[in-house]
Amino acid sequence: MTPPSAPARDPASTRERLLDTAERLFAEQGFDGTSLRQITREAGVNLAAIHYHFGSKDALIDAVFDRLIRPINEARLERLDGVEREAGEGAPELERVIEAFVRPPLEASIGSGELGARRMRLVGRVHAEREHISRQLFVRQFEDVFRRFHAALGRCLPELDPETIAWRMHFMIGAMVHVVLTAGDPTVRQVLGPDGDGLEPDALARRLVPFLAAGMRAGEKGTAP
Amino acid sequence: MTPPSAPARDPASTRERLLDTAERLFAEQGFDGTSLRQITREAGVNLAAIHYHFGSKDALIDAVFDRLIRPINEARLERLDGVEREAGEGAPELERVIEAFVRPPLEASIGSGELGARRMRLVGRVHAEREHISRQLFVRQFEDVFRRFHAALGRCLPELDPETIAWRMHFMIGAMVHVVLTAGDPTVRQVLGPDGDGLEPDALARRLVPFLAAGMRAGEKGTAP
DNA sequence: CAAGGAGTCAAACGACCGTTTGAATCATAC
DNA sequence: GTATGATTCAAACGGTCGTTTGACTCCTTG
Repeated sequence: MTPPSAPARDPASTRERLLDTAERLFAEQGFDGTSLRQITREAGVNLAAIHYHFGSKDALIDAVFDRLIRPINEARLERLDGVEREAGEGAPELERVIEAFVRPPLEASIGSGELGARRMRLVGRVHAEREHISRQLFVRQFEDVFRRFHAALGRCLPELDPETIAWRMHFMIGAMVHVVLTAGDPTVRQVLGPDGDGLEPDALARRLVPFLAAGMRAGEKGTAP
Repeated sequence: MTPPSAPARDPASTRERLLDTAERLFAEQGFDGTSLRQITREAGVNLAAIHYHFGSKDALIDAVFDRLIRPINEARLERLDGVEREAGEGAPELERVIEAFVRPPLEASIGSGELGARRMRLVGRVHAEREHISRQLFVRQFEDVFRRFHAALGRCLPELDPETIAWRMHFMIGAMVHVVLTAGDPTVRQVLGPDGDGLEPDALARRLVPFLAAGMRAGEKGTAP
Protein backbone atom coordinates (compact mmCIF):
# COMPACT_ATOMS: atom_id res chain seq x y z
CA MET A 1 0.00 0.00 0.00
CA THR A 2 1.57 3.25 -1.12
CA PRO A 3 0.69 6.27 0.98
CA PRO A 4 -2.10 8.05 -0.96
CA SER A 5 -0.56 11.16 -2.50
CA ALA A 6 2.27 11.85 -0.12
CA PRO A 7 2.03 15.52 0.95
CA ALA A 8 5.26 16.60 -0.72
CA ARG A 9 7.25 17.86 2.22
CA ASP A 10 9.32 20.42 0.39
CA PRO A 11 10.41 22.72 3.23
CA ALA A 12 10.13 26.00 1.31
CA SER A 13 6.90 25.01 -0.35
CA THR A 14 4.50 25.36 2.59
CA ARG A 15 5.50 28.92 3.29
CA GLU A 16 5.13 29.97 -0.31
CA ARG A 17 1.89 28.09 -0.83
CA LEU A 18 0.54 30.04 2.14
CA LEU A 19 1.67 33.34 0.66
CA ASP A 20 0.19 32.48 -2.74
CA THR A 21 -3.15 31.39 -1.32
CA ALA A 22 -3.38 34.26 1.16
CA GLU A 23 -2.58 36.74 -1.59
CA ARG A 24 -5.34 35.37 -3.77
CA LEU A 25 -7.96 35.30 -1.00
CA PHE A 26 -7.01 38.70 0.41
CA ALA A 27 -7.43 40.14 -3.08
CA GLU A 28 -10.85 38.57 -3.49
CA GLN A 29 -12.30 39.01 -0.01
CA GLY A 30 -10.23 41.56 1.86
CA PHE A 31 -8.16 40.99 4.99
CA ASP A 32 -10.95 40.82 7.54
CA GLY A 33 -13.08 38.74 5.22
CA THR A 34 -10.51 35.97 4.89
CA SER A 35 -9.98 33.49 7.70
CA LEU A 36 -6.83 31.55 8.41
CA ARG A 37 -8.82 28.34 8.20
CA GLN A 38 -9.87 29.12 4.65
CA ILE A 39 -6.29 29.94 3.67
CA THR A 40 -4.83 26.76 5.12
CA ARG A 41 -7.69 24.64 3.74
CA GLU A 42 -7.23 25.92 0.19
CA ALA A 43 -3.46 25.78 0.47
CA GLY A 44 -3.69 22.19 1.63
CA VAL A 45 -1.65 22.73 4.78
CA ASN A 46 -2.31 22.53 8.48
CA LEU A 47 -3.94 25.41 10.32
CA ALA A 48 -1.02 25.84 12.69
CA ALA A 49 1.39 26.31 9.80
CA ILE A 50 0.55 30.01 9.57
CA HIS A 51 1.59 30.64 13.15
CA TYR A 52 4.63 28.47 12.77
CA HIS A 53 5.89 30.25 9.66
CA PHE A 54 4.64 33.80 10.28
CA GLY A 55 3.59 34.12 13.91
CA SER A 56 0.20 35.73 13.49
CA LYS A 57 -2.38 36.75 10.94
CA ASP A 58 -1.15 40.34 11.00
CA ALA A 59 2.38 39.17 10.30
CA LEU A 60 1.06 37.12 7.38
CA ILE A 61 -0.68 40.20 5.99
CA ASP A 62 2.55 42.14 6.29
CA ALA A 63 4.47 39.36 4.55
CA VAL A 64 1.97 39.26 1.68
CA PHE A 65 2.09 43.04 1.40
CA ASP A 66 5.86 43.07 1.39
CA ARG A 67 6.20 40.37 -1.24
CA LEU A 68 3.61 42.12 -3.41
CA ILE A 69 4.72 45.72 -3.18
CA ARG A 70 8.49 45.43 -2.99
CA PRO A 71 9.07 44.38 -6.61
CA ILE A 72 6.56 46.99 -7.76
CA ASN A 73 8.46 49.77 -6.05
CA GLU A 74 11.78 48.41 -7.22
CA ALA A 75 10.46 48.43 -10.78
CA ARG A 76 9.27 52.01 -10.32
CA LEU A 77 12.70 53.15 -9.21
CA GLU A 78 14.44 51.25 -12.00
CA ARG A 79 12.20 52.81 -14.61
CA LEU A 80 12.74 56.22 -13.10
CA ASP A 81 16.48 55.65 -13.14
CA GLY A 82 16.29 54.90 -16.84
CA VAL A 83 14.14 57.93 -17.61
CA GLU A 84 16.45 60.24 -15.72
CA ARG A 85 19.56 58.72 -17.25
CA GLU A 86 18.23 59.35 -20.75
CA ALA A 87 17.28 62.90 -19.87
CA GLY A 88 20.80 63.72 -18.75
CA GLU A 89 21.08 67.21 -17.31
CA GLY A 90 17.69 68.41 -18.53
CA ALA A 91 14.30 67.65 -17.04
CA PRO A 92 12.79 64.30 -18.07
CA GLU A 93 9.52 64.20 -19.93
CA LEU A 94 6.55 64.32 -17.56
CA GLU A 95 4.66 61.53 -19.29
CA ARG A 96 7.57 59.17 -18.90
CA VAL A 97 7.93 59.90 -15.20
CA ILE A 98 4.23 59.27 -14.64
CA GLU A 99 4.41 56.10 -16.65
CA ALA A 100 7.32 54.93 -14.51
CA PHE A 101 5.06 55.38 -11.50
CA VAL A 102 1.83 53.81 -12.70
CA ARG A 103 3.00 51.04 -15.00
CA PRO A 104 4.49 48.68 -12.39
CA PRO A 105 1.31 48.47 -10.29
CA LEU A 106 -0.77 48.08 -13.42
CA GLU A 107 1.36 45.22 -14.55
CA ALA A 108 1.23 43.99 -10.96
CA SER A 109 2.36 40.48 -11.90
CA ILE A 110 3.24 38.69 -15.10
CA GLY A 111 0.97 41.24 -16.72
CA SER A 112 -2.50 40.23 -17.65
CA GLY A 113 -5.02 37.46 -17.32
CA GLU A 114 -7.05 36.44 -14.31
CA LEU A 115 -4.05 36.18 -12.03
CA GLY A 116 -2.86 39.64 -12.93
CA ALA A 117 -6.29 41.15 -12.31
CA ARG A 118 -6.39 39.61 -8.86
CA ARG A 119 -3.00 40.96 -7.87
CA MET A 120 -4.12 44.33 -9.20
CA ARG A 121 -7.04 44.28 -6.80
CA LEU A 122 -4.71 43.53 -3.93
CA VAL A 123 -2.49 46.46 -4.85
CA GLY A 124 -5.60 48.60 -4.52
CA ARG A 125 -6.60 46.98 -1.27
CA VAL A 126 -3.36 47.63 0.53
CA HIS A 127 -4.01 51.32 -0.01
CA ALA A 128 -7.73 51.31 0.70
CA GLU A 129 -7.57 49.01 3.75
CA ARG A 130 -4.31 50.44 4.96
CA GLU A 131 -5.16 50.04 8.63
CA HIS A 132 -4.44 46.31 8.46
CA ILE A 133 -0.84 46.85 7.49
CA SER A 134 1.92 47.82 9.88
CA ARG A 135 2.41 51.53 9.53
CA GLN A 136 6.17 51.18 9.87
CA LEU A 137 6.28 48.71 7.02
CA PHE A 138 4.03 50.83 4.86
CA VAL A 139 6.10 53.96 5.35
CA ARG A 140 9.37 52.14 4.86
CA GLN A 141 8.13 50.66 1.57
CA PHE A 142 6.97 53.93 0.10
CA GLU A 143 9.18 56.71 1.45
CA ASP A 144 11.97 56.23 -1.08
CA VAL A 145 9.55 56.00 -3.98
CA PHE A 146 7.71 59.08 -2.86
CA ARG A 147 10.85 61.13 -2.39
CA ARG A 148 12.40 60.14 -5.70
CA PHE A 149 9.26 60.78 -7.74
CA HIS A 150 8.52 63.99 -5.91
CA ALA A 151 11.95 65.28 -6.90
CA ALA A 152 11.61 64.10 -10.49
CA LEU A 153 8.20 65.69 -10.89
CA GLY A 154 9.59 68.88 -9.41
CA ARG A 155 12.15 69.01 -12.18
CA CYS A 156 9.45 68.40 -14.80
CA LEU A 157 7.23 71.12 -13.36
CA PRO A 158 9.54 73.88 -12.11
CA GLU A 159 6.74 76.37 -11.63
CA LEU A 160 4.90 74.27 -9.06
CA ASP A 161 5.76 74.46 -5.39
CA PRO A 162 6.59 71.20 -3.56
CA GLU A 163 3.31 71.15 -1.68
CA THR A 164 1.26 71.32 -4.86
CA ILE A 165 3.30 68.51 -6.34
CA ALA A 166 2.69 66.40 -3.24
CA TRP A 167 -1.06 67.00 -3.47
CA ARG A 168 -1.13 66.11 -7.15
CA MET A 169 0.84 62.93 -6.47
CA HIS A 170 -1.85 62.14 -3.95
CA PHE A 171 -4.52 62.56 -6.64
CA MET A 172 -2.48 60.49 -9.05
CA ILE A 173 -2.21 57.66 -6.54
CA GLY A 174 -5.95 57.87 -5.97
CA ALA A 175 -6.81 57.52 -9.64
CA MET A 176 -4.38 54.65 -10.02
CA VAL A 177 -5.58 52.82 -6.92
CA HIS A 178 -9.21 53.12 -7.93
CA VAL A 179 -8.57 51.81 -11.40
CA VAL A 180 -6.69 48.89 -9.99
CA LEU A 181 -9.17 48.23 -7.20
CA THR A 182 -12.17 48.07 -9.50
CA ALA A 183 -10.43 46.05 -12.20
CA GLY A 184 -12.83 43.30 -13.11
CA ASP A 185 -15.79 44.75 -11.25
CA PRO A 186 -18.77 43.93 -13.46
CA THR A 187 -20.60 47.16 -12.69
CA VAL A 188 -17.62 49.26 -13.65
CA ARG A 189 -16.83 47.09 -16.64
CA GLN A 190 -20.32 47.65 -17.97
CA VAL A 191 -19.93 51.41 -17.82
CA LEU A 192 -16.46 51.58 -19.31
CA GLY A 193 -17.27 49.52 -22.36
CA PRO A 194 -17.64 45.80 -22.88
CA ASP A 195 -14.26 45.20 -24.51
CA GLY A 196 -12.40 42.61 -22.51
CA ASP A 197 -8.90 43.87 -23.17
CA GLY A 198 -9.47 47.46 -22.04
CA LEU A 199 -8.04 46.30 -18.73
CA GLU A 200 -4.67 45.28 -20.08
CA PRO A 201 -1.82 47.32 -18.59
CA ASP A 202 -1.05 48.86 -21.98
CA ALA A 203 -4.61 49.98 -22.60
CA LEU A 204 -4.99 51.29 -19.07
CA ALA A 205 -1.76 53.25 -19.26
CA ARG A 206 -2.74 54.81 -22.59
CA ARG A 207 -5.90 56.12 -20.94
CA LEU A 208 -4.47 57.04 -17.57
CA VAL A 209 -1.13 58.69 -18.37
CA PRO A 210 -2.39 61.55 -20.57
CA PHE A 211 -5.08 62.34 -18.01
CA LEU A 212 -2.59 62.47 -15.15
CA ALA A 213 0.03 64.40 -17.12
CA ALA A 214 -2.49 67.09 -18.02
CA GLY A 215 -3.65 67.27 -14.42
CA MET A 216 -0.09 67.62 -13.21
CA ARG A 217 0.56 70.43 -15.65
CA ALA A 218 -2.53 72.42 -14.61
CA GLY A 219 -1.64 76.07 -14.18
CA GLU A 220 1.77 75.84 -15.83
CA LYS A 221 2.35 78.39 -18.55
CA GLY A 222 1.80 77.16 -22.08
CA THR A 223 -1.34 75.27 -21.11
CA ALA A 224 -4.95 76.28 -21.49
CA PRO A 225 -5.99 79.45 -19.60
CA MET B 1 -36.95 56.65 44.46
CA THR B 2 -36.84 57.94 40.92
CA PRO B 3 -35.74 55.43 38.30
CA PRO B 4 -32.07 56.25 37.71
CA SER B 5 -31.89 57.97 34.32
CA ALA B 6 -34.88 56.47 32.55
CA PRO B 7 -33.71 55.13 29.20
CA ALA B 8 -35.64 57.67 27.11
CA ARG B 9 -37.95 55.45 25.12
CA ASP B 10 -38.43 57.73 22.16
CA PRO B 11 -39.45 55.28 19.44
CA ALA B 12 -37.51 56.96 16.62
CA SER B 13 -34.48 57.45 18.79
CA THR B 14 -33.21 53.88 18.94
CA ARG B 15 -33.19 53.46 15.19
CA GLU B 16 -31.35 56.70 14.62
CA ARG B 17 -28.90 56.16 17.42
CA LEU B 18 -28.06 52.86 15.76
CA LEU B 19 -27.55 54.53 12.40
CA ASP B 20 -25.38 57.25 13.94
CA THR B 21 -23.22 54.83 15.90
CA ALA B 22 -22.91 52.33 13.05
CA GLU B 23 -21.93 55.11 10.67
CA ARG B 24 -19.20 56.28 13.00
CA LEU B 25 -17.80 52.81 13.66
CA PHE B 26 -17.99 51.70 10.04
CA ALA B 27 -16.05 54.79 9.09
CA GLU B 28 -13.36 54.09 11.68
CA GLN B 29 -13.07 50.30 11.42
CA GLY B 30 -14.72 49.16 8.22
CA PHE B 31 -17.73 46.92 7.86
CA ASP B 32 -16.15 43.59 8.69
CA GLY B 33 -14.16 45.14 11.49
CA THR B 34 -17.22 46.39 13.35
CA SER B 35 -19.41 43.98 15.31
CA LEU B 36 -23.06 44.41 16.11
CA ARG B 37 -22.24 44.07 19.78
CA GLN B 38 -19.90 47.04 19.65
CA ILE B 39 -22.50 49.13 17.85
CA THR B 40 -25.27 48.36 20.29
CA ARG B 41 -22.98 48.76 23.29
CA GLU B 42 -21.80 52.21 22.22
CA ALA B 43 -25.30 53.22 21.16
CA GLY B 44 -26.63 52.16 24.55
CA VAL B 45 -29.30 49.85 23.16
CA ASN B 46 -29.97 46.16 23.28
CA LEU B 47 -28.19 43.80 20.90
CA ALA B 48 -31.44 42.54 19.39
CA ALA B 49 -32.49 46.04 18.41
CA ILE B 50 -30.50 45.87 15.19
CA HIS B 51 -32.39 42.83 13.99
CA TYR B 52 -35.67 44.29 15.15
CA HIS B 53 -35.21 47.57 13.29
CA PHE B 54 -33.17 46.46 10.28
CA GLY B 55 -33.33 42.69 10.01
CA SER B 56 -29.65 41.88 9.59
CA LYS B 57 -26.18 43.38 9.60
CA ASP B 58 -26.17 43.63 5.82
CA ALA B 59 -29.45 45.52 5.89
CA LEU B 60 -27.97 47.89 8.47
CA ILE B 61 -24.98 48.51 6.20
CA ASP B 62 -27.34 49.26 3.34
CA ALA B 63 -29.36 51.63 5.51
CA VAL B 64 -26.22 53.50 6.60
CA PHE B 65 -25.03 53.68 3.01
CA ASP B 66 -28.39 54.95 1.80
CA ARG B 67 -28.67 57.62 4.46
CA LEU B 68 -25.10 58.74 3.79
CA ILE B 69 -25.01 58.77 -0.01
CA ARG B 70 -28.53 59.85 -0.93
CA PRO B 71 -28.21 63.50 0.16
CA ILE B 72 -24.77 63.67 -1.44
CA ASN B 73 -26.11 62.59 -4.79
CA GLU B 74 -29.14 64.85 -4.47
CA ALA B 75 -26.82 67.75 -3.80
CA ARG B 76 -24.74 66.81 -6.84
CA LEU B 77 -27.77 66.85 -9.09
CA GLU B 78 -29.05 70.12 -7.63
CA ARG B 79 -25.72 71.79 -8.20
CA LEU B 80 -25.57 70.44 -11.71
CA ASP B 81 -29.09 71.73 -12.35
CA GLY B 82 -27.96 75.18 -11.27
CA VAL B 83 -24.84 75.12 -13.41
CA GLU B 84 -26.75 74.02 -16.49
CA ARG B 85 -29.52 76.52 -15.90
CA GLU B 86 -27.02 79.37 -15.78
CA ALA B 87 -25.29 78.11 -18.90
CA GLY B 88 -28.52 78.22 -20.88
CA GLU B 89 -28.09 76.84 -24.39
CA GLY B 90 -24.30 76.85 -24.35
CA ALA B 91 -22.01 74.35 -22.69
CA PRO B 92 -21.42 74.92 -18.96
CA GLU B 93 -17.94 75.62 -17.68
CA LEU B 94 -16.02 72.41 -17.06
CA GLU B 95 -14.68 73.50 -13.67
CA ARG B 96 -18.17 74.14 -12.39
CA VAL B 97 -19.44 70.74 -13.48
CA ILE B 98 -16.52 69.03 -11.78
CA GLU B 99 -17.07 71.09 -8.66
CA ALA B 100 -20.72 70.04 -8.65
CA PHE B 101 -19.51 66.46 -8.61
CA VAL B 102 -16.75 66.59 -6.01
CA ARG B 103 -17.98 69.21 -3.56
CA PRO B 104 -20.90 67.31 -2.01
CA PRO B 105 -18.81 64.28 -0.98
CA LEU B 106 -16.08 66.58 0.30
CA GLU B 107 -18.55 68.42 2.43
CA ALA B 108 -19.97 65.03 3.33
CA SER B 109 -21.75 66.34 6.40
CA ILE B 110 -22.09 69.67 8.10
CA GLY B 111 -18.77 70.40 6.49
CA SER B 112 -15.69 70.19 8.63
CA GLY B 113 -14.47 69.12 12.02
CA GLU B 114 -13.98 65.63 13.36
CA LEU B 115 -17.48 64.48 12.48
CA GLY B 116 -17.11 65.62 8.90
CA ALA B 117 -13.77 63.87 8.52
CA ARG B 118 -15.30 60.63 9.75
CA ARG B 119 -18.18 60.76 7.31
CA MET B 120 -15.67 61.56 4.57
CA ARG B 121 -13.84 58.35 5.36
CA LEU B 122 -17.10 56.42 5.09
CA VAL B 123 -17.83 57.94 1.70
CA GLY B 124 -14.49 56.55 0.62
CA ARG B 125 -15.16 53.19 2.20
CA VAL B 126 -18.43 52.55 0.41
CA HIS B 127 -16.47 52.75 -2.82
CA ALA B 128 -13.40 50.85 -1.71
CA GLU B 129 -15.25 48.09 0.17
CA ARG B 130 -18.10 47.97 -2.28
CA GLU B 131 -18.63 44.24 -1.93
CA HIS B 132 -20.42 44.76 1.39
CA ILE B 133 -23.16 46.83 -0.16
CA SER B 134 -26.08 45.47 -2.13
CA ARG B 135 -25.20 45.86 -5.77
CA GLN B 136 -28.77 46.77 -6.64
CA LEU B 137 -28.76 49.58 -4.13
CA PHE B 138 -25.36 50.80 -5.26
CA VAL B 139 -26.33 50.92 -8.91
CA ARG B 140 -29.68 52.55 -8.20
CA GLN B 141 -27.99 55.27 -6.14
CA PHE B 142 -25.41 56.17 -8.75
CA GLU B 143 -26.89 55.53 -12.17
CA ASP B 144 -28.72 58.85 -12.41
CA VAL B 145 -25.71 60.79 -11.20
CA PHE B 146 -23.44 59.04 -13.62
CA ARG B 147 -25.73 59.56 -16.61
CA ARG B 148 -26.34 63.22 -15.89
CA PHE B 149 -22.71 64.10 -15.34
CA HIS B 150 -21.57 62.04 -18.29
CA ALA B 151 -23.91 64.05 -20.50
CA ALA B 152 -22.84 67.38 -19.01
CA LEU B 153 -19.16 66.58 -19.40
CA GLY B 154 -19.84 65.55 -22.98
CA ARG B 155 -21.18 69.01 -23.68
CA CYS B 156 -18.15 70.61 -22.04
CA LEU B 157 -15.75 68.45 -24.04
CA PRO B 158 -17.31 67.94 -27.48
CA GLU B 159 -14.15 66.50 -28.99
CA LEU B 160 -14.01 63.55 -26.62
CA ASP B 161 -15.89 60.33 -27.35
CA PRO B 162 -18.26 58.98 -24.68
CA GLU B 163 -15.96 56.12 -23.74
CA THR B 164 -13.07 58.46 -23.01
CA ILE B 165 -15.32 60.60 -20.87
CA ALA B 166 -16.45 57.54 -18.94
CA TRP B 167 -12.85 56.53 -18.29
CA ARG B 168 -11.91 60.00 -17.15
CA MET B 169 -14.89 60.10 -14.83
CA HIS B 170 -13.55 56.85 -13.42
CA PHE B 171 -10.19 58.51 -12.74
CA MET B 172 -11.92 61.52 -11.25
CA ILE B 173 -13.88 59.31 -8.86
CA GLY B 174 -10.67 57.55 -7.92
CA ALA B 175 -8.85 60.73 -7.03
CA MET B 176 -11.84 61.97 -5.05
CA VAL B 177 -12.32 58.70 -3.18
CA HIS B 178 -8.68 58.47 -2.25
CA VAL B 179 -8.59 62.01 -0.93
CA VAL B 180 -11.68 61.37 1.11
CA LEU B 181 -10.56 57.94 2.31
CA THR B 182 -7.22 59.15 3.60
CA ALA B 183 -8.58 62.32 5.16
CA GLY B 184 -7.07 62.49 8.59
CA ASP B 185 -4.54 59.73 8.01
CA PRO B 186 -1.46 60.90 9.94
CA THR B 187 0.99 59.49 7.41
CA VAL B 188 -0.68 61.30 4.54
CA ARG B 189 -1.14 64.44 6.57
CA GLN B 190 2.56 64.56 7.29
CA VAL B 191 3.41 64.41 3.59
CA LEU B 192 0.87 66.95 2.43
CA GLY B 193 1.86 69.62 4.87
CA PRO B 194 1.18 70.11 8.53
CA ASP B 195 -1.51 72.74 8.19
CA GLY B 196 -4.66 71.50 9.87
CA ASP B 197 -7.16 73.24 7.63
CA GLY B 198 -5.80 71.90 4.33
CA LEU B 199 -8.50 69.26 4.70
CA GLU B 200 -11.42 71.66 4.70
CA PRO B 201 -13.75 71.11 1.75
CA ASP B 202 -12.85 74.54 0.34
CA ALA B 203 -9.13 73.93 0.44
CA LEU B 204 -9.49 70.44 -0.96
CA ALA B 205 -11.66 71.61 -3.82
CA ARG B 206 -9.22 74.39 -4.70
CA ARG B 207 -6.52 71.76 -5.09
CA LEU B 208 -8.57 69.02 -6.68
CA VAL B 209 -10.75 70.81 -9.24
CA PRO B 210 -8.00 72.39 -11.37
CA PHE B 211 -6.16 69.10 -11.47
CA LEU B 212 -9.24 67.19 -12.61
CA ALA B 213 -10.31 69.83 -15.10
CA ALA B 214 -6.92 69.80 -16.76
CA GLY B 215 -6.96 66.02 -16.86
CA MET B 216 -10.41 66.02 -18.41
CA ARG B 217 -9.29 68.46 -21.09
CA ALA B 218 -6.23 66.42 -22.06
CA GLY B 219 -5.97 66.19 -25.82
CA GLU B 220 -8.57 68.83 -26.57
CA LYS B 221 -7.39 71.55 -28.95
CA GLY B 222 -6.18 74.72 -27.31
CA THR B 223 -4.27 72.84 -24.64
CA ALA B 224 -0.62 71.98 -24.45
CA PRO B 225 0.66 69.70 -27.25
C1' DC C 1 22.58 4.26 14.93
C1' DA C 2 21.37 7.88 18.04
C1' DA C 3 20.31 12.78 18.85
C1' DG C 4 18.07 16.83 17.82
C1' DG C 5 16.07 20.37 15.50
C1' DA C 6 12.62 21.55 11.85
C1' DG C 7 8.27 20.95 10.32
C1' DT C 8 3.59 18.99 10.49
C1' DC C 9 -0.44 17.31 12.66
C1' DA C 10 -5.14 16.84 15.20
C1' DA C 11 -7.27 18.82 18.89
C1' DA C 12 -8.55 22.05 21.83
C1' DC C 13 -8.51 26.94 24.04
C1' DG C 14 -11.40 31.03 25.17
C1' DA C 15 -13.46 34.67 22.83
C1' DC C 16 -16.43 36.65 19.75
C1' DC C 17 -19.53 36.40 15.83
C1' DG C 18 -24.58 37.18 13.67
C1' DT C 19 -28.91 35.65 14.73
C1' DT C 20 -33.07 33.92 17.29
C1' DT C 21 -36.17 33.35 21.06
C1' DG C 22 -39.71 34.33 24.38
C1' DA C 23 -40.83 36.89 28.11
C1' DA C 24 -41.07 41.67 30.05
C1' DT C 25 -42.23 46.39 29.34
C1' DC C 26 -44.09 50.33 27.29
C1' DA C 27 -47.62 53.36 24.88
C1' DT C 28 -51.92 53.68 23.15
C1' DA C 29 -56.97 52.87 22.15
C1' DC C 30 -61.07 50.93 23.62
C1' DG D 1 -58.76 49.11 33.31
C1' DT D 2 -57.84 46.14 30.15
C1' DA D 3 -56.66 44.49 25.63
C1' DT D 4 -53.29 45.23 21.84
C1' DG D 5 -49.48 46.08 19.26
C1' DA D 6 -44.86 48.05 19.32
C1' DT D 7 -40.52 47.94 21.43
C1' DT D 8 -36.93 46.38 24.63
C1' DC D 9 -34.65 42.99 27.28
C1' DA D 10 -31.51 39.05 29.00
C1' DA D 11 -30.19 34.82 27.50
C1' DA D 12 -28.95 31.51 24.60
C1' DC D 13 -28.21 29.31 19.79
C1' DG D 14 -24.68 27.16 16.70
C1' DG D 15 -20.66 28.56 14.43
C1' DT D 16 -16.31 30.59 13.41
C1' DC D 17 -12.52 33.23 14.76
C1' DG D 18 -7.15 33.65 15.93
C1' DT D 19 -4.17 31.29 18.72
C1' DT D 20 -1.86 27.60 21.50
C1' DT D 21 -0.49 23.07 22.78
C1' DG D 22 1.94 18.75 22.73
C1' DA D 23 2.69 14.75 20.38
C1' DC D 24 4.33 12.99 16.01
C1' DT D 25 7.11 12.63 11.66
C1' DC D 26 10.84 13.78 8.92
C1' DC D 27 15.57 15.08 7.72
C1' DT D 28 20.02 16.23 8.98
C1' DT D 29 24.22 15.97 11.65
C1' DG D 30 27.44 13.58 14.54
